[in-house]
Order: sequence, then C-alpha cells, then structure tokens
Amino acid sequence: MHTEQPIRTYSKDQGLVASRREHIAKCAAHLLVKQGYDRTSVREIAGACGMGMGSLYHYVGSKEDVLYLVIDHGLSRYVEFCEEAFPKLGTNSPTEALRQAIGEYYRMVDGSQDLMLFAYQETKNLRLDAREAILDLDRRIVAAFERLLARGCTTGDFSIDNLTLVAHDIVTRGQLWAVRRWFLRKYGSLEQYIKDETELILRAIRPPKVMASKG
Amino acid sequence: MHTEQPIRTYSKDQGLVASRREHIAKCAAHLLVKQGYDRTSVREIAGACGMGMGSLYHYVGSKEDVLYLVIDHGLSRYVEFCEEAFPKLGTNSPTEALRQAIGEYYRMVDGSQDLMLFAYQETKNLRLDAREAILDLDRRIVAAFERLLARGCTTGDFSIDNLTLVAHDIVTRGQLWAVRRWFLRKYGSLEQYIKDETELILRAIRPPKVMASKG
Amino acid sequence: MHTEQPIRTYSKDQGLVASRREHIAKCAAHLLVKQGYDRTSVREIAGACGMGMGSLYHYVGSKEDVLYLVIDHGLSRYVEFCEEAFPKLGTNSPTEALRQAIGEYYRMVDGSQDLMLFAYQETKNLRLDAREAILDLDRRIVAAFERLLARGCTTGDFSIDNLTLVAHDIVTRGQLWAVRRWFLRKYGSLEQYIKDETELILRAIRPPKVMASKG
Amino acid sequence: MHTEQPIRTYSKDQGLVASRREHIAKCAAHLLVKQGYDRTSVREIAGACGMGMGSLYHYVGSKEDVLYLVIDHGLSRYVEFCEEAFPKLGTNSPTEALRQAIGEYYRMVDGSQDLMLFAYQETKNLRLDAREAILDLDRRIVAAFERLLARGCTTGDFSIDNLTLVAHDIVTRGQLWAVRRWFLRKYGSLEQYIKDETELILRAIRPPKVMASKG
DNA sequence: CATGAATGAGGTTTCATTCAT
DNA sequence: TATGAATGAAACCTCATTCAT
Repeated sequence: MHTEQPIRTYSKDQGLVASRREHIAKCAAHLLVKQGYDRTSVREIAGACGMGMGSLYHYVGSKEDVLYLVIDHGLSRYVEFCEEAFPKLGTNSPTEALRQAIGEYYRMVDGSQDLMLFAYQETKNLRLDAREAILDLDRRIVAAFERLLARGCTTGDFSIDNLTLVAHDIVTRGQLWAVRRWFLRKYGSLEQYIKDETELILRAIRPPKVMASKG
Repeated sequence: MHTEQPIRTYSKDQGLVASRREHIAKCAAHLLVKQGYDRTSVREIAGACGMGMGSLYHYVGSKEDVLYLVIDHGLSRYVEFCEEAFPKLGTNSPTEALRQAIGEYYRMVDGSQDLMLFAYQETKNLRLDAREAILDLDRRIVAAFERLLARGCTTGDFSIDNLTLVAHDIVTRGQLWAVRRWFLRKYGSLEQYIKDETELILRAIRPPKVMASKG
Repeated sequence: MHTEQPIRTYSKDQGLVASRREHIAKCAAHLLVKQGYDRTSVREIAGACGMGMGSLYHYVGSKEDVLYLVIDHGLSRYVEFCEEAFPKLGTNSPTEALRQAIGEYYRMVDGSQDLMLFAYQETKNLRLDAREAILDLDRRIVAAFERLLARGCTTGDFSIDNLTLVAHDIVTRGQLWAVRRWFLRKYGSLEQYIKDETELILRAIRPPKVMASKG
Repeated sequence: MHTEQPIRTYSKDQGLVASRREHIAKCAAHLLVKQGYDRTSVREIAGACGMGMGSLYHYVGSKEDVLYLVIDHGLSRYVEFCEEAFPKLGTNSPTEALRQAIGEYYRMVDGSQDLMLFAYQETKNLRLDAREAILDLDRRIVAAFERLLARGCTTGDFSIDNLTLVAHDIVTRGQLWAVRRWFLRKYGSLEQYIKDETELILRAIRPPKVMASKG
C-alpha cells in the first residue's frame, strides 16, 4: 500500500528493510509529531525506535527519509480506509452513503489529529519526489470521495457541476478539523461539526426543487 | 493595526523601532517565504534587510521575533482589508455583497499565496503569546465575514444555522487556494475557483424555496 | 588619594573628567559587584551611571578602565582609613592600638564584603599597569599595620621576627572574612571572629615570658 | 575521590566517560589556568584536549562543566593527600606532625600555584551545586588539619580555643602563598615562608609556660 | 547486522567600541 | 558635550552523518 520510494539502504534483505521501516515509522511518529521535525534529533529518533543511530541509518538514507516514512505510513491508513470502506457503502442511498463516508473520515481524522496536522506542516520539508508521493496519497483520498459523488449524480440525488472541487472541499474540511483545532474546538464537538458540515455540503449539492415541481 | 507584542529591543526610540520593524518585516518576508524559517539563517535575514546582524538584534529580540513580524505584517493586511472594505459593501444586496467579498478576499490571497502558505506552516514555530496574537488576526477575518452573513440572515436572503462555521468555511477555502495550490492549480484558474466556490457556498446558505411557496 | 592612572579620554577638562570618573566608580560598583565583570555589559554600566554609552567613553578608554575605577575607588577608602586613623591610635598602648586597628579594619571589610570579594576575583582582569596600581593600594594597607607593629617592637610589647609577614597575615585574615564568607559565616559572628583572630595574633607576637624572668 | 556531579553526556559508557573527563581535566587545566576561564574558548579547550568540539561535548554538557572538572580534579589531589598522609604522621609528636603537615601542604600548593590561584578566582563561575561541591573539598582539607590539632590538644601540646578557626588559618595561609604571590614573592622563599608561618602558628597555639611551672 | 564515538560546519546571539548627529 | 545606532567578530553549542569495531 505504501508508495514505493527508493531510499538508500545498507541492507539488502528487502523483507527486513520493509519490516524495520514500518517499525521506524510507527515508533518515530509519536516523537516527531510531538516535537516537530526540526526540533527532533536523529539520536532521539533512534532512541525512540529502540535502536542505535548506526542501525537506523541501515534502513534509512537520511533523517528526511524518516519524515517521509512517518507521513507516508500515517496517510496510507486514510487511503486504505477510503478506498476499501467507501465502495461497501454502495447498498445505501447516495446521500446516506456520503453522510456515512464523511462521518467516518472526519472521525478518523479526529483520531489522529496530531499526525494530520504534522503532515500538513512538515510535508514541505520533503524532497520533491517524496513530497509528490505524499501528495498522491491525498489525491487518492479525494478521488475516493469523488467516486461517491459521481454515483449520486448518476442517480440524480446530487447535482454537481464540478465533482473534483466538491470532493476536495469535503476532504479538506475534514483535515481542517485537525489543522484549525484552535478555532474549531471553541465552535463545538466533533459530532456537531460533522453534522453541520455534512448539512452544508448536502445543501450545496442537492438538486434544485424546481425540477420536482416541473414534473 | 499590528497586534502589539512586547519584543526586546536595545533601542528606546519607539518611532525608529516601529519603522525598522516594518522594514524588517517587508525585507525578510520574501527570503523567509522562499526558503522556510528553519532553513534561513539570521545572517541571511540581516543581509536581506541591508543591515548587519548586530543591527537586526537592536530591533528584535530573537530570530523568532522576525518570524512573528513577517506573519503579523502579512496577515494584518488581510485584516485591515476585510474590516475596512466589507462594511462598504452594504449598498449591495447581501448576496451580491458576499459575492464581492469572497472574490476580493480570494484574489487577495492569490496575490500573496506564498505568504499565506508560509503563515500556515510556520506559525507553529511561534511562542504561545505570539502565536495567539497571529491566530487572533485570523479570527478577525472570520468575524468580518460573519458580519456579512449576519446581515443576509436579517434580510432573509440567507438561512444559516451557524454563522461562525460558514464564515470559517469561506475564509479557509480562500486560504486553501494558497495552501493546496499543488492540487487546485490543476483544477482551474482562480476566477473559476472563485465562481465555483461562491456558488457552492450560496447554495448551501440559500433559504429553502419551499418556504416561499408556502406563503 | 586615588592612584593616578593614565586613561585615555576625549575630554580635556581634567576637573570634569575627575568628577565624572568618581561618579562612574560609585554608580558602576554595585552593578559590577552584583553581576561580575564579564557578565556586565557596557550598556548596563552606562545605564547605571545615568549616561549614554558614548558619554561613558568620553571619560573612560575601555570597559576595563571602569573596572579599575571601581576597584581603585573601593580600596582607596581602606587605604585612607588605615593611613589616617592608625597614627591617631598612638595614645594607646601598642597592644590596645593593634586591637583597635584590627577591629576597625575587619569591621570595615565586613561593611563592604562584596566589593572586597569582587576586588579579589576581578583584579586579574586588569592590564599590568592598572593591576600594579591596585596591588600598591594593598601594599599600603599592609604597610600601615606594619608601622603599628614596629612601634610595639620598639616598646618591647611585641616580639616579631618579620614585621611584613605578620602585617600581611593580619590584613589578609581581614580580607578572608569577605572572601571565605561561605566558610566563616558558619564559624561565628564577625565580633567573635575579630576577638579570636586578634587573640591568636597577639599570642603569636607576644614576647616570651621566660626572657623577662631570666634577666 | 572526585565528587560525583551529574553532568550531561551523550555517551552512556560510564568507564569511557570517566576516563575522557580525566583527560579533559588534565589537558584543559594548563590552558584555562594560563588564559583564564572567560578568555578561553571552547574551541581552544577542545584543541588542547586533542579532540573536536563535538567530541568534547560528548563528555561534558557545557563549558562550565569543564571548569568544574578542572578545579575538582586539581583540588581533589590536595584532599587525597591531606586525608591520606596526615594520619600517618601520628608517630611523631603533635608539634612535629603539624610542622610536617604544614610544610608538605604548603609545598604542594607551591607545586601548583597557578591552579590554586585559578580555583580561587574562577570557582565563582560555577553553578551553585558545582560550587558547593568544590567548597566541600576545601572543607575537607580544613578538617584534616583540624584532626591534627585535636590530637595535640588531647596530649596537652596545644592550647586552642577554636580548632576550626586555627585550622582554617593554616589552610588559607597556604593558599595565600599562591594567591598573593605578587606580594609574598618579594618577601622571601617558600621555605622561609613555611618556617616563619609555622613558627607564628605554633606560638599562637602553644600552651602558656606558666601552667607547667604551676604544677 | 549493530553500535555509538567522532567530527566540524553552522546555528543564534552578545558585546565593546566607533562616529555621525 | 552627549548620544545611541551600527557593526561584525567571536562566543557557545547542536547535529546529521560516517565508519571502525
């Protein structure tokens, strides 16, 4: 699932490398998220992973690679979820499916707010290729929502000029729950936020009533 | 207009301090925005300001203070604009006023995309009090939109459950034009974005037609 | 009274220079003593003197000169006292005169412990010529005690092989009350210290009783 | 023997840390003593130790820690000597034992005059806990002399009101040979100083002859 | 494969001194 | 005479990375 990225390594056992990298991604995440990328030293990262600095560099080519692993690992969970769970919502009406999708996604963001905020702020520190890989994950999440919207348009439940933009709006508003916590926390609870934003979205894509009166 | 923040100074001439700080805010902005806060040295900043390092520290207590000055100076322009220009839109219908406000604001964001993105990513590097001062600027922009929306509610042009949330949505979507340029640039032009988002927003807050038919 | 030391000056009015230097010596003393020479900036010194940095440099050639002025001013008080007060003790018996001299001197040290400690620790920061000037003040204090001891030897009250050494012992033990406060404060009060040290000194220089009975 | 002080380290190999710190204490001593603490840069210290600056900071948390190591290492030699050698002087008469102790101690001071002076002047630059640790070493030296004096009092060889004060006097006069070299060097040789001071001390603590004739 | 000691460039900040006003 | 803005050298300290063990 993780976007494959060529990272320099001393080890040649690809299986070991992969498992160690996952270990690193998991262990370093908490530390990096808490302290920020620039304020965390490689020594600390290695310590948090339970390995020596030298060992860390066997599975990773640079400190930046750790950043990539952490963000990639974190966002991949979202991609997996959206790509796997959304198609299963097909048994419901498009409106209900969208409601559920938004709710699930926003709750997932809430469950790892810090990581989402971290990804927003630190992706800029990645080299172009790694950054592009991360942005692709984001694009896939948007695409997953886009498919949900497309179905609703086909059935006539939604009336949307530009699917991509609406999907993008839905996804980013979820992310903003993490990024602009300082503002939204004062606004209300997560469930209230989900309810209100969902309503706004649905109103914006609901087909005009006029159609009904015409028939 | 700038939020007053106690920054250590060697100089006691308040007028000079203020003018030099504005100079610093302007000159450092470009450099910081281009390279990022952590990747820019104080030496470079001083150079960009046309002063020696020692001189810089006459008007600023730390590197972080420069960051604050830059972000504060940049965002203050937005606050000034929203607080001054929006009330003058009162002669138009609420809908038209909102259309114009959104358009103006989004175009302003587009005009200093880099700074907006920078503010989003680097505000985290500020100490609590400075960060809070910056976030207050953001809150004031939201509040300015909130007032526009409130007027529309009074006249019955808008039907909004939660003014703050809608205002927040409007503002953040403008900021996202800068922050998620990498995504939206592929979507379309700024004017297209303004048109589409405005439409989505208006649809979301337009009062239900049913009401009219009922009467 | 102050040892004249050629210090570079911009001003040519010798009277003004002298009065300003005394002002500096007095005002800077407290600050320097409290913070230490290296940890005090010229800016702070100027501030404590109620003048601008530039003005300070009109009457002083360097920061080090301020250190010299402070120490010189402080120690000169001791010299003045010893050289003026001791001769007047001549009406008493040599033993009593010495008792009084020691008491007065030690009490004086106690009254400006901080400055005495400061002088001990920071004189090393002076250039050779200035340092030598300060050490001369010290020598004059020793010499004052030496004269008291000499009189006692003439009268047969004291039996001393080496006047200089005993005088030096007396003076340094007074200074140690300031320098080794951390030790002696636990030992007892100043008056107890004076009493005990005086007794030890007197026993060390009292002529052997045997001699008299022998004759 | 060295007072254990928690100093930050990157290394966890306690043995290596200890040996490197001793190396640092030895190599830095000469340089620091010659130039003074404030006038010596960390770069110079590292150079004198034959290591890079980074390496130095593996074994030391700050420049101040180096100062502590140097003073602690230097004074510990005195403590060891006094605590180990003095008890072995027990076979001699108390008077003779004291004579020897004073002689040995003063000669030891003479052998590392510079370091003793350095310790006197720079201990003030240590943080409270480190300073206290150094002062404890001093107290132990005084205590060693105190025990010698106590034995003499038991045997009736000495008559002393206050053991601590006399011991303190003995120790400080040794230190003053280093601290006030500029004065005492003109007075005479080390051996002359030892002889004269010893005589003064003994006269001050010798029991009055009268007592003996009385019995 | 695992380790962590070693490195030195480069980071931010301070400060004594000068000189134009 | 009085001022303090300006300077840049140099201070302490951190850190990503390498490589011998």
